[in-house]
Amino acid sequence: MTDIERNSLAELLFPNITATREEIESKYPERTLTEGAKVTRFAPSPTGFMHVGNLESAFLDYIFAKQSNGVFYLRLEDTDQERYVEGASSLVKESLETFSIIPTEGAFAGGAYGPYIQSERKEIYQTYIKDLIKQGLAYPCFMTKEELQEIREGQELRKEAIGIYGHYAVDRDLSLEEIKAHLEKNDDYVIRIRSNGDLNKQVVLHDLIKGDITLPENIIDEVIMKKDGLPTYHFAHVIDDHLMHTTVVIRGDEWIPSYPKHLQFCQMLGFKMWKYAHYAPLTKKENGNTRKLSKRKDPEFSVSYYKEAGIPSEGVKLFLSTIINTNFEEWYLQNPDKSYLDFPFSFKKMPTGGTLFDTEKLNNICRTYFSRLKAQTIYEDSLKYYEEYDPDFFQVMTKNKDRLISFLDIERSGKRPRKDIATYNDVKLESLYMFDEYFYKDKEDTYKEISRNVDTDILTKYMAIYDENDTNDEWYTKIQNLAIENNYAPSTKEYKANPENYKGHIGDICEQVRHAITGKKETPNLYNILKILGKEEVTRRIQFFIS
RNA sequence: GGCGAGUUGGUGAAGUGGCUUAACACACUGCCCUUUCACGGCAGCAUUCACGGAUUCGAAUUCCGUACUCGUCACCA
Repeated sequence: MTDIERNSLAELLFPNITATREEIESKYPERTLTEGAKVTRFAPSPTGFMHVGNLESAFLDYIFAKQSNGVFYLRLEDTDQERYVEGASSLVKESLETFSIIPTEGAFAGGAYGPYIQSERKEIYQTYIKDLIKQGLAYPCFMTKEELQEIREGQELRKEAIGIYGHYAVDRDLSLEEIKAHLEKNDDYVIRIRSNGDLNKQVVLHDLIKGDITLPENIIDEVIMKKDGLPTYHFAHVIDDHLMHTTVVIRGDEWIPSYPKHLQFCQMLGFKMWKYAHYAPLTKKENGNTRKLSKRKDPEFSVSYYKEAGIPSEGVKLFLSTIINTNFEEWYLQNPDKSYLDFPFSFKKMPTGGTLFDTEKLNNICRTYFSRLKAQTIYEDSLKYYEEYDPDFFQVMTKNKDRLISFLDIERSGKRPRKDIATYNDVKLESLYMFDEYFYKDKEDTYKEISRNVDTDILTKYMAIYDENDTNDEWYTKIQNLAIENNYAPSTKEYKANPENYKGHIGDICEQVRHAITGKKETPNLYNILKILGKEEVTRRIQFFIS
């Protein structure tokens, strides 16, 4: 085709595209940023699902931009109309908000480099495609699904590389007349790149996480525009990250094999390329095998699941931080008061293999997280949670605010705080017995945890001597006396020395009281619980128990 | 099948030629502390880094081969 023919082909294909590349470029000027500032983007497809893998991706974009005083923006990659899901973009927004990973620019925040929704950028992509056609670097391809299928099967049979390249690219050299004929018949077509790659030549990806990776050049005449006029991911990615001036593309390592395509596109378009950081996916163990987390198969990894289960978003981020750089954990242990943003995250220290998503570890991190919070904070945060997920308990919390806070405050201050809470859900489970509404339900149910023999005599005596005004020491001395008078050892040590001399030891008495008062085997410090409940309530509960 | 990546304990992993008889953390086990449980403290938990070979005075760390696992080869991203 001659220059003139290519020009008329471009006009034929894109009569409505009047802008030039230069005009578009001028609307996306270089960003003015300080040296070393990173521009990152979170670019999900709104398919109606966000899982921890997506979250990790967004978190990485966020921290690296933030720590370098750069820009973190959000772009919605919705070029696949068939997978479009109603409300999916607001799910993305909400998910990021619940984890406080907020892009300062993009689909919801706006900004100077938009639009940030790919389906709204159709003309931009087509402007570049039109230009490529004029230069003879792209061409329309009218092959049908059946033809493609046939070629593919043949290639598989002959163990050749799969795809449209070389002599398989039959529409590469269609004449203008032939194309016109197709167009007149209204035949569907896509636009393919005219690949200039050589399978025997190699390109090197200088990956920020994995180091240098050598790959063969792209020889495939990749589709850059689908029959509906929208670009494919590969093309949209290159155009957008160029125009929006991304400096580091952080994405899952499943994209590594397509790097040569992206490089090729950049070269053909004359773009200066950004850097890449390909991270290993989060994996899960199943039947002894490890595999990548899947949206469809693993609902327990969905972001909404975490919210519903009451797992604190800060805990999840702390967990993600330890996955991203394992040395984070040690650092955080030494700097418990600092934010994860103070930690110098590095691409080089990221794991290169798949990382197992260990829920056990997440749990532990959350426990520690809660153990460092003030009672008041736990109260307020869980109030929000219960307002949404458990209105009954929300009512109880509101009604008994002071009591709950005093309870949560037990053994919280000091160097060795309790670690009995890992989720907002635990706040209810651990404090239920403090509230009459839940305590006096059904006696069987209240005391279902208790299996050992009950000494009603000692409980009756205890009920008589309990005084809510006693100090901790006075309280303890009273129990010791009670123990001695009733043939219990006043300390565990004495009991252990001569167990046959005693009915039990002081701990057994405490346990009896604990059971009667709370129905539980494990609680925070008993003295404090009794004090919060008060003499009257303590008496009533013991009577309830022994009656 | 082609291409690419990965392979250190129950788990996440540190480690880039001698400081490693393999850090740290989670889990597990035991002991101690303690008014029970928890918390906390101490100790134990891979003589060994997928396997085979090579280089070297010396290798988890370099090289070659094998195996296995994962990813990818769409008008999906």
